[in-house]
Amino acid sequence: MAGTEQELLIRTAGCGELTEKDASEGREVVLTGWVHRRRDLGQLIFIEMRDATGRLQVVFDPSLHPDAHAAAESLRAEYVIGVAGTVVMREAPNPDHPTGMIELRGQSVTVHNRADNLPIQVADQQEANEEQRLKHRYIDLRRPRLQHALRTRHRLATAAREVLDEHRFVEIETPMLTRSTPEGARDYLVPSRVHPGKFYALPQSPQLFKQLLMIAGFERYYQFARCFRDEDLRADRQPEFTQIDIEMSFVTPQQIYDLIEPLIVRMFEAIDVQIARPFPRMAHAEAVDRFGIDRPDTRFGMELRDVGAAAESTGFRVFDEPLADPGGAVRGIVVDGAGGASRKQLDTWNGWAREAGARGLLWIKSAGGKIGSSALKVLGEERCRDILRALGGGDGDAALIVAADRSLCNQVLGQLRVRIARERDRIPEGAWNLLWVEQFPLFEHDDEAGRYVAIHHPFTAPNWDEVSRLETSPGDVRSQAYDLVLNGTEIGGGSIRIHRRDVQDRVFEALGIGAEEAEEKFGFLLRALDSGAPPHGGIALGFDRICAMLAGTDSIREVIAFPKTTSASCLMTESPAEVDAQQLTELGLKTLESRGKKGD
RNA sequence: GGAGCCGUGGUGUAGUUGGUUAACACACCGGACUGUCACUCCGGAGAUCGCGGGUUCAAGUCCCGUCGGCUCCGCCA
Repeated sequence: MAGTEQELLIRTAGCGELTEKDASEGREVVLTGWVHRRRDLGQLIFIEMRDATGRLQVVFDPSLHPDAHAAAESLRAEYVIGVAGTVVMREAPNPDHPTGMIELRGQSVTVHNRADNLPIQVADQQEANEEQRLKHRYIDLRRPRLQHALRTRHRLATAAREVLDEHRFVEIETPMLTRSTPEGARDYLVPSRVHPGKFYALPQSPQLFKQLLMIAGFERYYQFARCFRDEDLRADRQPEFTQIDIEMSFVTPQQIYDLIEPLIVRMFEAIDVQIARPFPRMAHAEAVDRFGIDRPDTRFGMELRDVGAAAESTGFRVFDEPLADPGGAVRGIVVDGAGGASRKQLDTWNGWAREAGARGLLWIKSAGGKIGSSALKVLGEERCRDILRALGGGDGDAALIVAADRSLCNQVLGQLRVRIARERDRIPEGAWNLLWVEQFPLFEHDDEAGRYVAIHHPFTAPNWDEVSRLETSPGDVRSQAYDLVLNGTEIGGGSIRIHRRDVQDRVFEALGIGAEEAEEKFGFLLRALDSGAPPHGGIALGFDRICAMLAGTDSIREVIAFPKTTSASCLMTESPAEVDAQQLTELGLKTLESRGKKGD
């Protein structure tokens, strides 16, 4: 039996791999791993040992192996050890544990390394706060939950690669050091030493490169692409994130769906969930009208409706003003079963509506035939009853109404709908609603900038039969873009791209990007379009978000090994950090004194 | 850029209307224990309450500022 430190380094089995068969054979093994827990009974010492394959109980019995038992007395949580021994059936089995029927009878043990009293307790179900977890990420990652999350991520990546490979896609890497592009998010910049005063930008996505790969004739490309955006962060946004970036030549949106749907289905299979195909589709306009948002959560009802005739000629200014405005509306949702909602409850909802941008929320409730409303005096009982009915509600229900610009109504009610559904537990467990949203407008008007901006990006193709309207009514042109939505979260988006120079020129023109600027910023793309560019299109899937959802967590930080905080810092490496003056000089850079230092 | 919540031994929390020895659990140290499995039992050490300022006879507790974490709005083609 092995006994030296060197011998106890060479493992012959994994903790989670051993079975009752090994026990019945009395197999002798060497295990390496961490002390997960210890239970010292004085004579008998039990150690739960953990490695990447799982956990196994090791027992040290002084009457059998006194030296090993003596050595085991010094073991503490998270010590790294090697143990040699015999796999045996337990005297007192524990069916709650995967390896609970067997144990290792420790014959010799060595400590490969000790561990301090750690800031995060691996074996404890009690969670450290996120600041501690991020600072000591290498310990946090030992915890079963994060081990599981990252292993799930790997399985999903593998599933996607398999499907793409089966469809003859080629994985091609594109540059991380590229040039800054106008439009879109803020870039992360990298100064050039060789070209003082000039900067690379880290890619917000490999958009242009993948189009160029189509022009280069690869026809089917994919990449697990790291993307960088210097914008404010959220639970589902990190400054660097991963997209499954896909592009195909000679395709219609239908062909993209026909590829992506099986890919998504296969990813779900990796977590043992069956998903039905084809995924439903919805026009952007319908999504906004029914759900108030372009990424509707279709797992529950409470859809938005216009109050319609019931709101007309009431003499109520709150209604009359929006209705007199061509862009205004009076819209509402019905919370069924909320007819008896308390004043406090309604105030809470009103507060949410205000947070979402509304000036106020009007409510009508009906319980036992008795009407209550924040506008009862102005509207009267009959009118209130009409409005409730117009929104699809009846006795026992409550209607929540917003009168404002149509887009603000949608925004407020769309947010309210989701928040109330969560509050009232209206979202079914275990439902996975996938949905294609299509027929987006090509542009939307940016009132601040006083011009049109691309809703998707400037390379998105308009519907080919609407190209003629690019100059006359750009706001009405629809694009060949599509988003993939899962339970109200956008998990992917793409489009058919513009492959003809003349169309691209006209889109740039509509966006207020002049020929000169287009040439300077995108000259390489324009020339490429003139070199025999095939019709092409693709999609980018938000891999972190997909992983988070399928791993059952709300935050993508849980599926990223080393994530950053909401202020884009890494608490472990303490980046970003200041650099030597010499480095700056070499790069031709100088920092502004006035910006002040943080962290003092 | 804005709003909200949070910051107390190594870790997670408690700490009523400001009142004198800052409590509990886990981890840690010592002791007891031969079948535990979140082992149990006994004992011990360990925090001046993120930082700075203010109010007060008195501040973990109230006020202001600041730093950090989280959530949301704006932003993110």
